[in-house]
Amino acid sequence: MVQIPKTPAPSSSTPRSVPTSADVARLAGVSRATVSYVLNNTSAVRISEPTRRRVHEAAKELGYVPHAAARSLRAGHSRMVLMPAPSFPVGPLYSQFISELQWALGRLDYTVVQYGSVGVHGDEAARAWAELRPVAVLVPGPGSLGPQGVTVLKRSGARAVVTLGPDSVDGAHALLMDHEAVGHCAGSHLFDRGRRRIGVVVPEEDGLESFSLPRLEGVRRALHGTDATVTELPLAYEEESAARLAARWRALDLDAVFAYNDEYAMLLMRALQDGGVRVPEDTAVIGADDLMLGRLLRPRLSTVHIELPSGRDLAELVDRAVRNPGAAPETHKVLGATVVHRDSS
Amino acid sequence: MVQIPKTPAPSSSTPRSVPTSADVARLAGVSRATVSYVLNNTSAVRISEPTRRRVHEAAKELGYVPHAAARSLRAGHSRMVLMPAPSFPVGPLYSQFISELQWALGRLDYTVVQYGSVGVHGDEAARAWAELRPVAVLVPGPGSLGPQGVTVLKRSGARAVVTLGPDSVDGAHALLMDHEAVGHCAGSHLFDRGRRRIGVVVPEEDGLESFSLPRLEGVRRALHGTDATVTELPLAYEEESAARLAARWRALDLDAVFAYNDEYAMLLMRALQDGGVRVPEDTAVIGADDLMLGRLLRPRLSTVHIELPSGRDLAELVDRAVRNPGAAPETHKVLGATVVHRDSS
DNA sequence: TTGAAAGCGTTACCAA
DNA sequence: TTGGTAACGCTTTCAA
Repeated sequence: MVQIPKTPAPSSSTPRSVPTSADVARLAGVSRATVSYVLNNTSAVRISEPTRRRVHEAAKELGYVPHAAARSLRAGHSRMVLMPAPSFPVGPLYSQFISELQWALGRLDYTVVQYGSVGVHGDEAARAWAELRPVAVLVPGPGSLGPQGVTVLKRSGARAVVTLGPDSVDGAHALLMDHEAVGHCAGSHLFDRGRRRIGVVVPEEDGLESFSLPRLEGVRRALHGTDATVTELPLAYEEESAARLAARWRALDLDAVFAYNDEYAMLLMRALQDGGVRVPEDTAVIGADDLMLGRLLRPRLSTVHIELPSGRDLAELVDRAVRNPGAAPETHKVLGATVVHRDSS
Repeated sequence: MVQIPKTPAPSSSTPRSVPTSADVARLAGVSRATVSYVLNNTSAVRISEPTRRRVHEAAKELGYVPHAAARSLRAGHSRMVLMPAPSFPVGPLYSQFISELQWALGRLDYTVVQYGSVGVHGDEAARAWAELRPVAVLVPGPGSLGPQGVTVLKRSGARAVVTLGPDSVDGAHALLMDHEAVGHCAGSHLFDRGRRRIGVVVPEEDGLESFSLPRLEGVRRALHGTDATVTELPLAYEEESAARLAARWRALDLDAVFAYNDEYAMLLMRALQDGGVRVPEDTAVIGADDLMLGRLLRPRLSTVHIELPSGRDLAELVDRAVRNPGAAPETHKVLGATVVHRDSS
């Protein structure tokens, strides 16, 4: 562990207080109102050019920065879009999605803020978010929000609450990321390739159930009414766990496995190969997420390509909802899943 | 692309305004002051039990949530720690670090907020952050902040500004993540293993220069004064790019390569093997980041394990700095780099 | 063209 | 034990 040494530290220097618009006004020799007019380019009022310059100069000299809280308090609203920061490690897909979304909302003049609510849950979290009076709340992932929470947020002025995950919540717009579709895709693919005894990896790591269980369910649904069987395979993201699973592979008597995602798939495929199981001859393997790295294995890893909604579309949904808060909550299925067939299946 | 259809949407229902402490007071039949006392458990004042209950009930009935902006305006300070959200895709290391940091700061009663400043740069960004009057600002990555920015932030009341990246900035605390050390580590290792013609992969992707260049420099430094040569190898994170590089491998006449990180290393190693280059016999390969997936390749990928500071330590640094804003900025090197020797080098 | 003043939601001081 | 009131920094209406 990298330690940061603790220093007792000497003592302070400039506790000079932060400049307000009143300070700027004083320095420029005008009233606070004038300062506000100048700095906000208020078009309803015309201020003489010399005055403008004096104000600007004063502001720069003092290093004046307006106080967002005071402003939004006065205005009665803000343009803050709040997202709880995800508490689980996110992949490149999601990272990029967030980035894109922030950019798109920024273009619509919203400010995106990810709120770190680690260790705070349910309605308590919703309350904490509501204290910031965001104009919209965007909740990724499952479970962190109930109908209660939606009510709290709306009561406190949130004009749009959007969930982005496996379930939809009463009163909130929902972008349904239906992970069953991923499993369904994988299941159908394996079935079509003639596989009948199908294993489904379920990660043992916490926080992933809300993705893994629907994916498993999707496989079940795809195979329902056929002669194929589905076997649940708990697996931790460690080599030993994979080795243990591989060791009892013959006994399991499976001819295919959907491994939750590409990372677990790579882990398991390696363990299988090390254990003498031929892929895809003895067992077909398919992952999900379409990571670049999956293409590097031999055989190349088949996968389910997942498409998230574009940040732009989501930003537009948010904007629409904010402008028309009374509208009935929309629910959209927004998870595109398509098989990318390579060599492992 | 997953499209979200656009709905014209019906019209509003309950534009009921958000309840304030005055509403609670009215409903409970007490003054606003009393409400404040009760809800904040003010110990200096004793409120009768029946009154407390009435207040609590009124608050619950109205769904009252205090207004953070008003509170911090009144208080003159907040406990918000602001971090600009990273604009580049982050790996699991960094994700986990953020998570840990949020948790640790949460325990110290700070609120962590990641501010999405996509497309806003330099001092403009600093101004935007300053508007929120955070008590501390934590800037990851390089370049997004200059000494000007630090001044703006401090003037606007930030009691601690901490950078977390390759360079340190005047006036701010710095957690120096010295990526040269990573390169140095890798370079020394390869040299010790008898390699003398060493390639260093430099990703072509934008936004990575501030990591890749120091890593390259570190290799140079490790090899300085020896008979070893260093060759810079631009590489995009795509199979074709890797294939192209592999195609001219013999011509390059290298006996080792440090591939920036494990992902690029895996990409390149595969391309080399496909091109008939034996690893490690003809060319040794080493990556960095110690990803699990590197262990799955054959040969197992050697890597530089990188250790970030613990979130707890950083949280403590922030807390210390906030409590003692006058203290001289601390600068710590906080990047632990150690070689994990496996089979590819 | 500029200034005075009210008010946004809280909290803390001082009276009652 | 409780209530009135001022103040935080800003914007905006109204008046000069």
